[in-house]
Formats: sequence, C-alpha cells, structure tokens
Amino acid sequence: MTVPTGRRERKKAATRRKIADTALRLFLERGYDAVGIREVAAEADVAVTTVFSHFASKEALVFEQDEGFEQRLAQAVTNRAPDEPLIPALRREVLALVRHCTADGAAPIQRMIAASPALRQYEDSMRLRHAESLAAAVAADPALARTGTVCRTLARFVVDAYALAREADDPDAAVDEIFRMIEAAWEVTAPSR
Amino acid sequence: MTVPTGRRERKKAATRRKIADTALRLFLERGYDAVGIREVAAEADVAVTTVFSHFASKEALVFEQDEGFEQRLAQAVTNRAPDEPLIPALRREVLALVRHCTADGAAPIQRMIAASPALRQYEDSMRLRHAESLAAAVAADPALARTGTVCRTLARFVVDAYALAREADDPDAAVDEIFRMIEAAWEVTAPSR
DNA sequence: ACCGTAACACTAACCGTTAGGTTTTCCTGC
DNA sequence: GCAGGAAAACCTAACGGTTAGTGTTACGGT
Repeated sequence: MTVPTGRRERKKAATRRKIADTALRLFLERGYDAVGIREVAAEADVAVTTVFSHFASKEALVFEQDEGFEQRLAQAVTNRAPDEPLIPALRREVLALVRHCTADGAAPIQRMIAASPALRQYEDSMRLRHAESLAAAVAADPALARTGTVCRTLARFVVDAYALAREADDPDAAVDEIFRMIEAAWEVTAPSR
Repeated sequence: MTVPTGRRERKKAATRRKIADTALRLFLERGYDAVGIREVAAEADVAVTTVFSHFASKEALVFEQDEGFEQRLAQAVTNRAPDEPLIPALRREVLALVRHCTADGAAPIQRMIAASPALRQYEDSMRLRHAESLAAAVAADPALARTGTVCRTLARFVVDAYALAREADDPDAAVDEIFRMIEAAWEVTAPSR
C-alpha cells in the first residue's frame, strides 16, 4: 500500500535512461536502421527483453524525451488563465514546441527522424494520439461549448500546425499563418448568442 | 522502347489480383493478425518473394483497392469546372469518399482495419501522402494564389475532414460541420484585392 | 532461332518482438 | 535482522515480416 520510495525506482529509472542514452548515441553515430536492438541491448549491458520492458518499440527509444509533449498541449488548454481565449493559448504553446524542435541542438535528431520512414510514421501516429487528448481537454471546458466533432477537428488542426510549421522554411511565420486559419475556423463554430 | 502489349502484363496483373484477393479473403475469414504472409503466398500458390514484389508490405495488401483514392482528391481540384470555387469541390469529393467507406459493403473491411493497430497506422500515413499530392494540386492552380504553407495546411485539413467524418456518428453532418470550418480558414487567407 | 529481361521460385537469413520460465534485487512486516 | 513477496532483469527460443542471393522459366523483340 505504501508508496514505493527509493532505490528500486532509482535503479529502474537509471536502467531506462542508460538504454535510451545508449540507443540514441548509437543511432546518431551509425544511423537508426544500421543499429539493431540486440546491439543496443549489448552496449547498454542489458537483456533484449529488458529494453522492451522499458520501451514499447524500437521507435519509442528515439522519442523518449518527447513524452512530456503529450500533456503540454492539453495543459495549455486546462491551465490557461480563466479569461484567456483558447486559440492564443494554443498558438503560444505550439510556437514554443516548434521552437524547441527546431533549436540547433535538436538538428541531428531531426535529421535522423527525417531519414527513416519508420520514425516518421511513428511520429505521425504519435501526433494523432496527442490530438485525441487535446480534443478531450477542449471538450471538457464548459466555457467553450462546442460539439465533439468541432473539438476533434480543432485538435487535428492544431497538431497539423505543429507538424507543418516544423517543416516550413520560416517556422515562426508558418505558425502565424496557420493559426490565422485556425482562428477563423474556430470562430465560425461559435454558438449563437 | 516499344509499348509492352500483351500476355506478360496480363499475367502479372492476374498474379497481383490473385494475391490481393486471396489475402483479403483470408484476412476476413480468420483475422488480419492470424494470417501470415507465408500462408497467403501458399494459398495464392506463389512464392513469398513474389508477394513482396507486388506489394511493399503486408498492410498494402489490404489497401490495394484504395490506390485510386490517392488521385481523386487532387483531381477534384484540377478537374473542377473553371469557375467552381475550390472548397465546395473538395467538400463534394470528401463526402463521396466518406460515403464510399461507410457503405454497408465495406463494413467488414473497416472493422478489420479498426481492429489492427498496424493497419490503422498504415492508413494514417497513407492519408498524409494524399495530403501532399493534394497540396501540390492546390498550389499548382494559379487562380488560387496562396502560399505553399497555406496550401499544405488546407490539404491537411481536408484529409482530417475525411478521417474525422468517417469516425463520426453522422458522417454527412460531420462533413458539413468540418467544411464550414475549412471554408472559414480558407477565406481568411484570400489575397487582398 | 535467339537473346535480353521481367516475373517468379527457393533458400536462408536478418530483425523486431514476444513468450516461457528463472534468477536477482529490493521493499516490507514481523 | 530476516522471511516472504514482488518487481526487475535475465536467458533461451521462437514467431512473423522482410530481404538478399541465386537460379529458372516464359515472354517479347529482333
């Protein structure tokens, strides 16, 4: 019943980090496709089954750090100031996420992802999961009062903005441009007063 | 150089169709995951390598018939009447596609896809490919005069509409609702006259 | 009739992933 | 402290999708 506090959790987290770090290092050194799971496990000095007990798939090793992103969009909705409109809050968060991903330090990882169809596909489906949780957060806000379909649509549009802006020549300008479209799409669904 | 006319092509097409038909039949009979590629090959009386010379992956066997869909959205743009506005033309095409997929005859296939994460993921990434060709078609129309980012964004929104409407309780109404949003998003990008 | 090539076959492997069952390591209540 | 239980990690072995390598056939153009 007591909350497990201590060494066990620390060791588990250490193993997880060691696997992820080793994997990312090998992937960047020699290419994602050129490094096998057995090799990652050997280099991290763990069993293959241990790798898969920490990560659901080989692709998940690459996106380990981005797990927090899942919640950030939803929190941008639920934690926004009581009187702040929805769209600017989302715009701000998407802009922050885009800047984080297009920062110089992330360039090698982004190049690796772009080079691997498997990683691109994984990221795409990850974004759709994020859209679902964002849609749930939007639908849960009673101040917004939209149908389920509108909430899901908005969520898709927002994650599209994230994906498209990252690939654009000028990410900041792209966020601006796309969010003008999203704002218009959202306004037209306002319930009649 | 000469245009290949004849038996060779017919035999190849026949082999391809035999593989696809056999695979779909087995998948529907016993489930996508429960049928292996080796089994499909044996039942179609071809070698495993032959299956993969016709289809890039196991998932592609399921979506063989939907290959034409790739072009339909783009054609809805390029082949529309000279004075027809873009959005209604796209709305009409998406509605037709949604109705086609939610027709009674397609129900078992849709259920199979919904039951397999691998198939859902494959379809998601297929949609993104479709969005890219749609974006290219929109960008190529000089009468529209929008930036590349706007064209890509619109294309994403349109394929989102397709995906969301299919899952909605009332697909027709969802297409209506979502395309009102798309229309507004598109209008706000109109170049100043 | 003959050659090039496209289609197909067979074998054998590689790689991600999982199941099975065992050992180690830590937490906890005595 | 220590027994008992559980979580974490291990090892082995396999399964299923996918591909490389190497032939073999059958068609099409000359």
